[in-house]
Amino acid sequence: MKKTSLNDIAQQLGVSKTLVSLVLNGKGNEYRISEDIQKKVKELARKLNYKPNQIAKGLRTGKTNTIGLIIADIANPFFGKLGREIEREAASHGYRVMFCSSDEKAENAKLQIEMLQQGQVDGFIISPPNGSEEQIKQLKNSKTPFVLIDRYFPEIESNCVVVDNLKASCEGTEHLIKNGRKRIACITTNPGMLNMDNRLDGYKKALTDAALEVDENLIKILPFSHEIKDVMEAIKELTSLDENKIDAILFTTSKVGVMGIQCLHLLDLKIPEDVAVVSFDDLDAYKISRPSITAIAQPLEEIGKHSVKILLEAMTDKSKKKELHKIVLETKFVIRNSSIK
Amino acid sequence: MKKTSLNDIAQQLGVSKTLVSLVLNGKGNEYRISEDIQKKVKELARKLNYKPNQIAKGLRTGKTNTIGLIIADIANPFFGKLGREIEREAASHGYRVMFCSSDEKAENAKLQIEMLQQGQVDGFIISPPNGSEEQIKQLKNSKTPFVLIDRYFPEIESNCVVVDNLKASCEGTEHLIKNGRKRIACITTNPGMLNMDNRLDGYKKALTDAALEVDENLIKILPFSHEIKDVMEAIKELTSLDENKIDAILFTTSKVGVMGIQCLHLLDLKIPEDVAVVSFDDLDAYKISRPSITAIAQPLEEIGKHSVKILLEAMTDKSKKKELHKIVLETKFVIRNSSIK
DNA sequence: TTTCTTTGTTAAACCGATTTAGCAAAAATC
DNA sequence: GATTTTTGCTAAATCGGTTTAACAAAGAAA
Repeated sequence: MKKTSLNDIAQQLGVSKTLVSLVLNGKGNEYRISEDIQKKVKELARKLNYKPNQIAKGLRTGKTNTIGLIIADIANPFFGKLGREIEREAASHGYRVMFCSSDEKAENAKLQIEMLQQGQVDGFIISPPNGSEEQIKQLKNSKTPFVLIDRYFPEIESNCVVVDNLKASCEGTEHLIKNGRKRIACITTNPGMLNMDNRLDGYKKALTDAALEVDENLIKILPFSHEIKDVMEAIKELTSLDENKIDAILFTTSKVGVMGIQCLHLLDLKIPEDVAVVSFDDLDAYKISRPSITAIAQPLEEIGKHSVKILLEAMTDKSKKKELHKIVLETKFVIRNSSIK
Repeated sequence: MKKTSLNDIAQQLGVSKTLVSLVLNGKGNEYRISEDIQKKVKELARKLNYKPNQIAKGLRTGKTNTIGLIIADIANPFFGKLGREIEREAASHGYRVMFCSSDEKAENAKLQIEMLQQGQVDGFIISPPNGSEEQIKQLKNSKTPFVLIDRYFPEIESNCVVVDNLKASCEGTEHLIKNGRKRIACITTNPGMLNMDNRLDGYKKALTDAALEVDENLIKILPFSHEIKDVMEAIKELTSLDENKIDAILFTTSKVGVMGIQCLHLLDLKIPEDVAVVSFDDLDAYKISRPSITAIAQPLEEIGKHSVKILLEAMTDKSKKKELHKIVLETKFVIRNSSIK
């Protein structure tokens, strides 16, 4: 039982496939096709359950109605939820989403982008890994519409949707200070990535603003790809400082945060008594954890909606003067038990 | 800067595009194209950064090298991790994955399958929602290769990869019994869905095997789509039973589990002192939760690998006698603090 | 009656690849 | 020298749609 094509309908009715195509694309009246024939075409199409082949359509029109989404890892709940929002918003505009996990490796992202660029997608939403500047430039040169999310490269003018990482981080750190913490550590990752650097800067700014010393010994920067043992090592170093033990940790990603909290439990350090905790990204895990974890929640729905809308605009706007959008959204600070006395 | 096509290369070298296509597809020797010309073609292709248009290729060959994945919700960590495994395995065989979240609604799945079936994917991996039997039958009739995961329909012969839900659930319940629990409740969802029904049966079997009464009052079945308030209501009912208060709960999905644990915390019920907890699916959340949560872990990597491999076989095997595979995998029971004294 | 419009429809090009069938020239065989 | 085989390459069909240009028939205007 092979699928019905335009030609099948045309032949059965003894008309041209042009006519069938016009009618089924709603251009029947515009092209003055008689009502009678229009009705016949539509009826037969329904009867044969005709669905246009999207590949053929895509080849001719150059449109696929598909968005390529390049993120670090769809298994990471942060990206999973973000991906869902993007999928939802895209679907509401008739677009599908091709998900690709880059594992934060520029090489992977390069291959994925190149692959999808061969006529498979109309545009991209990308969370660009460290070192993928060249790839993004190439994308820009090739006039492929795209939107960067979560981070961007200041030296490359492009659409992007991010959050105010510096402010968010600063707010989280201030909260710890206000709650009497004096030796606040920061465990972060992905150095050189703008969003992470901003989060570290926000931490430092809060300390400086409160006239507290920024002690480089309290800052642990993990490699791009880190395992729980890396986090454990960092925490052990932080807690084995002879004088002035740490009394709080700011985790700049939920991945580090989850691992860090596991480590604190393993080391039998009480949260928040021994160490207060604040983490970026709000997970279900943080809500059910005992104590519940204070989190810096990113507005995932907004990020998803904005990025899709901007991309759609870039994809459909024929006028050459494509305006670039740089959207900076606010995070929401959710105070729970891990950070208060 | 538009993309280079086969024709561009052919014209610049003054040869036919047939020749270029043959050379670039490694059939140069087979078709006795001279070494000299082969070299020139390959060089120019590299120089012009030629990448074949996958849409055109797909139209001609009828192959897209894309798999359609229909799951409940990519934001659900269980499906996120599973999706990642499928993406990984597919990529290792040169396939891409189109993710679709059905929200467990048959209508959504129907639209998504119909949409992708129009030449966009070569096959499907599907976690079929309740009520999507007709759609799966249609898929089967249309000879589209597919593999069902997580659940399947016994009345429809098809490839599938699932876990031994009955055994897993039985094991979890037995563990609670062994640890002295006598009034064990079960909160489940999606009635009529085979995997869920099996989990409930496993729970009942363990009770019966231990000569404990199966009290229907202790079984709460939530509607397909449930919110935390539904879970709260169920738990309130369970804990307000006058005589013989419950002393344990088995959650049959992590979504229900996470919500349930939140509720127990809100109600100030101590885990495991007041209520012991065992949940299906192993989340990061369960590892960092205090107490850590005993979980029935599904072998996500195995499920991903098997489903992709079976699908690949179904997609490439030209011999009509497609053997159907029904794979039943074992779960892993991870004992943590939520279920022991 | 002749010419111009309008109406209703279609042939053919096109998108960019793959694949089949075949052709001219050179080499081998008789 | 004539015939067959091999070598090296290409024209054209094809996938299933969309889109452009055009054409015959009928009606309106001159």
